[in-house]
Amino acid sequence: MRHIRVPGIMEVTVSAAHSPAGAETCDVREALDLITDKWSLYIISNLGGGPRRFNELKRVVSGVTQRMLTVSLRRLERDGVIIRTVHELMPPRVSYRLTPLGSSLLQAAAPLIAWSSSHISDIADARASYDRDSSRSVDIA
Amino acid sequence: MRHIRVPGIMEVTVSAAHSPAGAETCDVREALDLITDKWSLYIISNLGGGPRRFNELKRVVSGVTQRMLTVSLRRLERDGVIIRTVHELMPPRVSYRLTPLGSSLLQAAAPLIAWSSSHISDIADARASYDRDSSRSVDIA
DNA sequence: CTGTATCCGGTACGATACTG
DNA sequence: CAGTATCGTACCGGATACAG
Repeated sequence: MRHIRVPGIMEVTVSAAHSPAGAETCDVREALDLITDKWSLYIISNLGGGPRRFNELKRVVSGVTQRMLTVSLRRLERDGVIIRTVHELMPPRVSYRLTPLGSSLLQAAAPLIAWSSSHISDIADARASYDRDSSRSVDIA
Repeated sequence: MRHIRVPGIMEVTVSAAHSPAGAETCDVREALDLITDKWSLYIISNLGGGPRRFNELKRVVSGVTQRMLTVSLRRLERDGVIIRTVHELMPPRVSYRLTPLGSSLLQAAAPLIAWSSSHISDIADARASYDRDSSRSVDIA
């Protein structure tokens, strides 16, 4: 494994040790940006069940527009996460599937996805609580 | 655990079973949006090592502006992920720490963070390769 | 030290129309 | 079916100045 540049970011995986060094340039963002857009995580998770065609994805990734699906798929392809395969048929048929890199990404993202789905109500409650008290009730030490 | 609305999104955690149902409204996004902004994940990961003060975070989260740090912290506080504590001192001292919910989020995100840092070069290679061949060499079945 | 207020630009995203 | 092209906009995030 490569050396990590961002202090604190690896504390998670190793332990809770305090990182003494100052922050330098941040390489990790390059990879993290991969999934900090609106659709990538949903597309990837849907490809986890096997190859999908364009319109299959369009149907199952609720709310995505044709344009954004195309843009997202192109980007994921460029990043080596998915493979685009054109079947020479009429009507045209294009399928997308995860690369090994993509599969490993999906596995890594799975806990976060699971967390999200199981803590939706916690977050909603926290927001409601925050907005209700919105004004005072700050935590004073 | 609650029932999941987005087909495919849970295929990951359970198995690779194909989901038959169509897509409905997407609740998971609500929670996932928590970390699809530019700074939250970095802030949270830095708070994994214990409470931090405002300027500590500002130093260690490289590149963040004062404004965005404030905005991000407020949002995370509203979502119940962190707690803001004001110490009545002069000069003022404010510290931030993870809530139990925040800790669980960090744990869930840890694999993804680790994946990102260990696959930076893979992604860079894929991009270089994609850009080099940019024009044909499509995958024909 | 820990913020808030204001301005402002880039771009992510959506809507719509058109194409091989 | 699987896209492209074009246009419009909301908003994220940076820069800067100011404040308790």
